[in-house]
Amino acid sequence: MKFPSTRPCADSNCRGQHVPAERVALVKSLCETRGVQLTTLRRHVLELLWESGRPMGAYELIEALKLRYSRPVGPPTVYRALEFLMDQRFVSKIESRNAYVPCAHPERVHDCLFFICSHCGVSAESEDLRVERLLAEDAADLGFRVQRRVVEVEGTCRCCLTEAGSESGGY
Amino acid sequence: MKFPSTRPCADSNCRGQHVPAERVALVKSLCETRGVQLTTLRRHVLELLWESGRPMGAYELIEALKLRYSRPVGPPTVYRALEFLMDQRFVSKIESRNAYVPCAHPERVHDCLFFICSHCGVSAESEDLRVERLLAEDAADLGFRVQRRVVEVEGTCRCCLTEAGSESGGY
DNA sequence: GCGATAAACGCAATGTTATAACATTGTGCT
DNA sequence: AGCACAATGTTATAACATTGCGTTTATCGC
Repeated sequence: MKFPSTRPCADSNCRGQHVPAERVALVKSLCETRGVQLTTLRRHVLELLWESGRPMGAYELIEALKLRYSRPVGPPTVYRALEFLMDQRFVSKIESRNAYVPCAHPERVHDCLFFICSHCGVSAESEDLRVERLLAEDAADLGFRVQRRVVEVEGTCRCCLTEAGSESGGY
Repeated sequence: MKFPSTRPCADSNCRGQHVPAERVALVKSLCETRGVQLTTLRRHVLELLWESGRPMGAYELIEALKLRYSRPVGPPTVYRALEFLMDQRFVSKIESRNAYVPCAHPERVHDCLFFICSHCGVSAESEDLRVERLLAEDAADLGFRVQRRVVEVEGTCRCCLTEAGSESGGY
């Protein structure tokens, strides 16, 4: 398996490429500002998520950590690291896949919108304030107080549509 | 536990109350039209979902079936019934809860939008074509072909906000 | 530096959700 | 009967997640 060094960003305000190391550095500085610890374990988990380029399951992370961390870690350890990263909004969970992805823009607080390719497994993070606004409106009509939004669109990404049954097929 | 005989409908086009038996009858006729079988097991699963009034997990259904079905059923059996009901759009899965709910309007094909109360566990099904349209637009920008949408809003419902720390607290 | 305190981690066990693989039953058709 | 097919039953296990408890490591006030 190949780990691409940059990730496309589908955010409507940022169509650039993110370098994992750079994003991790940003998270590090955010942790300092917030007075929380980005421990070695937590950093490794975040790096793995950035480098893999697609949603990873908790047990997949455990396997990957074996190869790169001082010693094997158990499920609770990884889940605690993920909990921390999610609390800090550095990582999101893709509910429809039981998998985790790094947040492209940890510096901004917003609700993520995911496009997940059922063919290659890659997820693209986006943001659409209009969707957030409509959901807030619908919630208000119901007298409902919103705490968290899960918006996940499953389908086929551009790459897989283009390849459409040709050679390699990606991962 | 009490099984209410009607369920509120949060659908923006239908604020009425649904009677479970009536909804099940509708599903039955749809099955006949479609040439698929609503077997006893499948019907029981659907009825339980309608009667409980909130999302139920697969294993919760297994327990409930013990009390009402001829004999105990195993996980694969229930999952197969759920698969059938989801394929036919009679039931939806709430991904953020690993739970299942009956679709309020099986006669119409649309994407569901769920408001789930983290306090009482009740989920309200809604529908917002504007949200669907925006997501379709965002997908088009990415060259992404949509297959399925998961939109789940977690928070506190009107009832629980009103009760706000008073007596019974519901289920 | 040193002790108190809390945060983070390791570990074993267990709980929860979902599926694979294979056997059986029932029904309609020839 | 013999066959095809859909649905269900059975056993086992995979995949995902948490609890409880004891140990280690950071951080802070002195």
